Amino acid sequence: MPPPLRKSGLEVHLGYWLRRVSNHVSGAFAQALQQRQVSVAEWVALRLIHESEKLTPGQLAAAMSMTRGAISKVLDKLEAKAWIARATNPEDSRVQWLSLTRSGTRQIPELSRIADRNDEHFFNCLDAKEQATLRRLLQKLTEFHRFQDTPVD
Amino acid sequence: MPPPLRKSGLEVHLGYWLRRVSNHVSGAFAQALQQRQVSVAEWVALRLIHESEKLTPGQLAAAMSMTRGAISKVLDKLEAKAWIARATNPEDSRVQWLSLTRSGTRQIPELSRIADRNDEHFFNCLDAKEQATLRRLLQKLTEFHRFQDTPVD
DNA sequence: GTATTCTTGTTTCCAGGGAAACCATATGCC
DNA sequence: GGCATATGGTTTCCCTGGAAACAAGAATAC
Repeated sequence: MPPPLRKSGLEVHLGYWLRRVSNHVSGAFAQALQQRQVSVAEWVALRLIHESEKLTPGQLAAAMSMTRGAISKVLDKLEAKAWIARATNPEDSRVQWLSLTRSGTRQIPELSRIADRNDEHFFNCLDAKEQATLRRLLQKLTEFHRFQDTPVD
Repeated sequence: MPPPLRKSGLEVHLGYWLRRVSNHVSGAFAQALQQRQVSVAEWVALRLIHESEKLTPGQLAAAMSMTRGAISKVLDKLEAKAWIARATNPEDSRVQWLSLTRSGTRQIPELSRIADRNDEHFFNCLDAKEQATLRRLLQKLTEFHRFQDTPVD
């Protein structure tokens, strides 16, 4: 019996492929956003604040899988651009409610288009069925491992 | 005609799912490696040096999709641990050939096991067919977009 | 009511990686 | 040969994000 063929080291791991593809896609996205002086984290935060009422920094941190410390800085950036506002909850002065300003809301469509274009650019080489499969598998992994325990709402 | 239903913002993008899953998988891997005081980048570099003869820092940078500057620091770390050696090419004293020391070679099996365990932990919730599909799709994306122009050898 | 503990957001410090300047060496051009 | 240019690796600066200490405000114990 021949010895088992050992596939070239790293490539056996799905995590390796995942990291490579993800880094490229997100890297290109970051670069595309940079032309509007926006980071990926800022975009995601903006989007999530846009989608849910009375979101707090802590919830946002959980939803984005980032630490509260990191979120704090992202929010500083967005506030400096006057795209979001922080309102302290009158019933518990520790917590803040985040909301978009009008100016912040106005950014969404253009940034969305950038995100759409990036996604198309990378995933159009897969046909519709393949895209659906990829989405399903990634969602399955997300659910199984509870990657975001805290739903955004 | 009703307006087209707009799916909830971020989740329409495959890049978003990809980033989320990848960050978790790689994050957990990083944490597992940390128990051996090794970073993901160091592990990948070690593996690639192990697999190919006469690898240079520049080629390694291309293979890892990192800048030469970043690779330089990774190599410093590995050299400090005496896991790799840098030998200057006699025919062109600018370029270096990288190689593992015996000590470096000895690390491979245990680190491989950590990588194997991490991959199993995250992807065993997919059956064999699903894993194969995910791999195929990620490879297809990698090839199509030429994520690594420079083969490691 | 006061003291302890828990929570929420912020701040500080540190590690990792990109951009660009930099240095040394090869290569090309005249 | 001698100078300009290109190439490989390093260094410096900066920015992002995690860890942990921190401050301020609730909540709980007594």
